[in-house]
Amino acid sequence: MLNDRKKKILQLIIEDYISTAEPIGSRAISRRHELGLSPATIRNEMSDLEVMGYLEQPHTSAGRVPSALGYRLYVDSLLAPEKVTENEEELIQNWFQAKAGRLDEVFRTTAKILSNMSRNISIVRTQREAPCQFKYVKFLPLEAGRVIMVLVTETGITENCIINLPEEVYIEDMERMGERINNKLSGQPISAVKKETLDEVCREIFTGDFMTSYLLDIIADVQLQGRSDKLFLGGTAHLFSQPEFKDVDRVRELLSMLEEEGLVKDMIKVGEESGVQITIGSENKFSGIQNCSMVQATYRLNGQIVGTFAVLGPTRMKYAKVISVMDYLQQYLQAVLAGTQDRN
Amino acid sequence: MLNDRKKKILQLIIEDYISTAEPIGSRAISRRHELGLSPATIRNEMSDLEVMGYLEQPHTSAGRVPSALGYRLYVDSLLAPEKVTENEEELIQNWFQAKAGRLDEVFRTTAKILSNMSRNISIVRTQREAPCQFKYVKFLPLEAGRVIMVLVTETGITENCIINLPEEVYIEDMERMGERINNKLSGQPISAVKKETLDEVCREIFTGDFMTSYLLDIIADVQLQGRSDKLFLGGTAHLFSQPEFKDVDRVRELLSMLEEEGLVKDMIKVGEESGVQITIGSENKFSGIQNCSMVQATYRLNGQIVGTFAVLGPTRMKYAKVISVMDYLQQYLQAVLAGTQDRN
DNA sequence: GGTTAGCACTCTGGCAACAAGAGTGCTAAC
DNA sequence: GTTAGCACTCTTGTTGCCAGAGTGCTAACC
Repeated sequence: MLNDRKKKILQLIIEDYISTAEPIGSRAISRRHELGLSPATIRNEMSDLEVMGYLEQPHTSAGRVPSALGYRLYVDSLLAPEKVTENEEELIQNWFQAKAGRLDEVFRTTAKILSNMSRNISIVRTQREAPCQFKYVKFLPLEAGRVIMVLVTETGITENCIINLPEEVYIEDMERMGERINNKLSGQPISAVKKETLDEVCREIFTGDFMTSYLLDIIADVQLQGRSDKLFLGGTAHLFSQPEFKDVDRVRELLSMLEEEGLVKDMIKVGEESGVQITIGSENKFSGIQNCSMVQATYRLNGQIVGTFAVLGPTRMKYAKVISVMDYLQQYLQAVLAGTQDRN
Repeated sequence: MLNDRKKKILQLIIEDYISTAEPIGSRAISRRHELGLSPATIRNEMSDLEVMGYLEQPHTSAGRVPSALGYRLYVDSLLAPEKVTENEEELIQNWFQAKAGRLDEVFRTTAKILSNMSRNISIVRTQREAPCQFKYVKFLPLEAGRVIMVLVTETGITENCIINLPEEVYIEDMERMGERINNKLSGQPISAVKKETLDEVCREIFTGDFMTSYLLDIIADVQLQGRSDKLFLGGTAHLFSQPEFKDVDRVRELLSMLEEEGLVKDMIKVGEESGVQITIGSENKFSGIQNCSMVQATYRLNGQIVGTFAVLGPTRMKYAKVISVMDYLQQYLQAVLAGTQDRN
């Protein structure tokens, strides 16, 4: 469909445009690159490329800029793969070094690295949906009138809270009740635990049901812990270095969009496929970012989805660079997370 | 020092400037307000106020704008106190309604409310520095080869982790060791727990010291939990509606500053005094925000510092409004937090 | 037939000149 | 002490103009 020369010219235009942010003219191409072609020839080819939809002209007698279709072709088949340099690898490792341990910090750092290296906005969404089963509750002494209740699931998620005991209730009573609860619920999916069941068990031992609200709270916590869905943003300040955002209104629009967690989460959908996925300009479903591109990858550990991270920026984006960083991070996170997955 | 008429004029200028963002001229004042004074008279007074340092002139033949000193006088003695309307109260309560429970969510919501109502950037910093003492560790069964270690402090902070047991080590061994550790450490400040002590105890029972790294990790977690220090930001998008930030570079400068958690935390220092504190323009120590004002209040619960929240915006800020919202939030949070303080 | 030089045409961006508007400061009169 | 009048200053928006860059087309060239 496109002969090699057209492809080459398209590639050069896109790459030049990515680095200069100015419409590219035929003369600039012939001057900057040793193609052995005169501006006139290149002009003809560019004209063809425009008709085919790969290029666009902001106005007559300006150079041309890539269209979404042009970028698409570029990322799909023209782009020269890059690799992160050793320097950058070292940098990344240093960044993580201090942060290993706390999962939250790891993701926060990931967002930071991603935005710093891509000079764009980064979004990291962590997701886990671990169906979990009740294993047991246990009561630990704290002081007179107060005990700690610990709930453990089959998978080892642990959550606790402090319970203020009513008069005349002692830890021994609680232990007795714990046993009853455990008998009744052990092995059940935690989402199936009902208030009524708990009330019932509770009343068998105490007059009243003061326990159940504590238990329900803690169960909610467990579910929350199992179903983490957080968002980390980074690099919003990079927007301003991009000429496409010299218009304040566009920055505002984008930033207020990014403040809506729900919206952002919708944008960062879990990809079915593995590997890096790219959405360019109007390919985006969300109106606020139709002149942006998004590069995203979903990250899995042992087959389970852990999260998705993305770089969001103008369509004029250093795709090769971003992809290389994403790839590297994906590998690197594999190692980092494998080491910390037991903890939360 | 300032007669009543000067004060009145200064107040009107400041209030007009706050709402219009344009330098205020003598004619505008005499036209908009029924002072019974001609522009010329007002002009003379304004000239005086400028000499005294309360007003500034962007250039000859523009109107005048308040100086930092002018704002200072205004907030200290001219400002007419506002109260949040019932409508707003209801709004705030609705916002919190859904969020009660999780402390993090409460603060996140606080930031959101603060920025939405003040139409400025809000910063919420939570701080707690609870010195805590070791109480005991306890081991709970999970599955063959894995147990849960729970650490409890005197104040009831609880933290846990999963331990992968080496071959030939069983939960009974761990319980034995727990006892030894508890004997040795119970009542000690958690910060005084040393690696050497743990290694020693561990070696008395096991060959090797596989336990200590787990324990140290968990102790670090406890300390982290006791010394929470988080930051919630909101409303950065509001910047763009402010004419003083129509210059992209200033927005960039401010936003990249806000991305530095450390810096922001330095800015949001815990106030000694209670009540709302205001820092205006050049009174700020940080160079990036010297044309901004910050209104902040430190929030305490039972005498203990819980956090500080702040509104950051251009010196031309609706101080009365911001102060009223802060005051109300402070009261309201008292109630919300008192209800959730047991949990984390 | 593909490639290239030449040329007329078009559009943007920057610059200078200009007028309108707003505000001040000063003086003199009330 | 207050006010009207007036000259002066500074900003802002508009207009017109020119240079620069790029295109499209035609005709010549290999």
